[in-house]
Amino acid sequence: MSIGYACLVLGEGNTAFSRCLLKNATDDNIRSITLTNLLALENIIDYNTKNNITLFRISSDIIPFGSHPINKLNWQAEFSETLSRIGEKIKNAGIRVSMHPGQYTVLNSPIDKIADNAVAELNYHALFLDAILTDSKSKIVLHIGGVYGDKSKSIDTFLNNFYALPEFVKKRIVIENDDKNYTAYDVLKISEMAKIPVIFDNLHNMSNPSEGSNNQYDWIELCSKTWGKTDGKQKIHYSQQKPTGNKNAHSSTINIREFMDFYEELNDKNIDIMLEVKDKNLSAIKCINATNNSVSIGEIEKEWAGYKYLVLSCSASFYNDIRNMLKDKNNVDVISFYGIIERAMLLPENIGAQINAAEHIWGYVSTKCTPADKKRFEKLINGYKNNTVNVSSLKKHLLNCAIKQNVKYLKNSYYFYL
DNA sequence: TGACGTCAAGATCCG
DNA sequence: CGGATCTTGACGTCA
Repeated sequence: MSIGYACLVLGEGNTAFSRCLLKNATDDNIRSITLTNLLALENIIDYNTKNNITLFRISSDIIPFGSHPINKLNWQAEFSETLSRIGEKIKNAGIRVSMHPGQYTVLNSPIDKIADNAVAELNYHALFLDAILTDSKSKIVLHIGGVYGDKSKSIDTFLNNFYALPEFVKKRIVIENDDKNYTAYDVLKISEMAKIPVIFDNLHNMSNPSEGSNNQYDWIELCSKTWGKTDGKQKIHYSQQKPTGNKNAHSSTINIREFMDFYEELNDKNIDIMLEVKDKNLSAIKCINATNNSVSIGEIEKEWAGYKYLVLSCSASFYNDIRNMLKDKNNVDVISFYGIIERAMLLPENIGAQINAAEHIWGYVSTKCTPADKKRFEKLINGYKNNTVNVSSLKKHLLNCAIKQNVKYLKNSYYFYL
């Protein structure tokens, strides 16, 4: 089993993607952004390798306008060396990568131009996965598309357009139940006809449930049968609802207790779980550690190094609870460890705790900083005390100081990114 | 016509 | 000028 995350990394430098607008999409711009993005991807792969993360979704934005006629570059040839170097790293680390064109790639659109664009987009995704030397276990996740007032006709359109795809694209396609049109039942029916593996998405299944009495574990079991030998392990999408607002919005972090309840109910644990969550890699590491019965205290101490200032900035007493918990190195309850961190972050903003944490961090950078940085820190912290400055401004300045002085221990602290 | 979702780029405003 | 904050873009569907 692997647990992974989508597209971007929090708390690690040189992993951010660049983009350009259509009006700026010159060959030179596309070329330089492509290179930036490939090097960012390489850093992400290195990060995943270091953190034992073996499931990852590559952003569709990796090649700017990858399926758009404005991009005339032969990027596969131009960047072949970098692409195959990244591919080798992915293979050596045993990472399974995938891609997922968004809700605007609609293969079954009745408008020819839009369906053609979808074909071009799927081609581009397959070309990219080919260029990094992955096999057919690296999938392209696709929704069925629109309904257009006639679901069975729209399913036929989907099937016809799917059959017409080139083989190198078709072998990578997997289909997913969506949040309003096609239920798990619908998608399985399509899978039966076209032999396409099915990704089950738990949150979509909640907002757009199938008829009948099957629960989500039944659907996962049914979907498992659609994954053949050349497709690799069954993969599902797992996310939790954001407590407030839109019911389809993803939560800021994975609640570990709720995840473990789900995980323990799975009939077959030999399954790949793609998390869809705002804090990305952080939730992936959390779930990987929580499901690893033999996780080392070293891994948890590494996590604590990431979270400690964040927890301190929310509550000194929760901070002390975790410190005490970690003293007994043979008996650390990983679920409780993450549970306290989650509870700390749900507390209302505690000005005293924020000031305490900011001054604590300031202690690491204050002696080597410039007078201007010192002045700015004092201005910001006084402003925060007087309620005229947002805590995020204070954090941003502290991060700038840590980056300038290259204090790695601080730079990677989750305090700055959540 | 605007809401939906995403997230960096671009624009604008402030000191 | 640097920083903070708001708006735009690129995609297609549906009410």
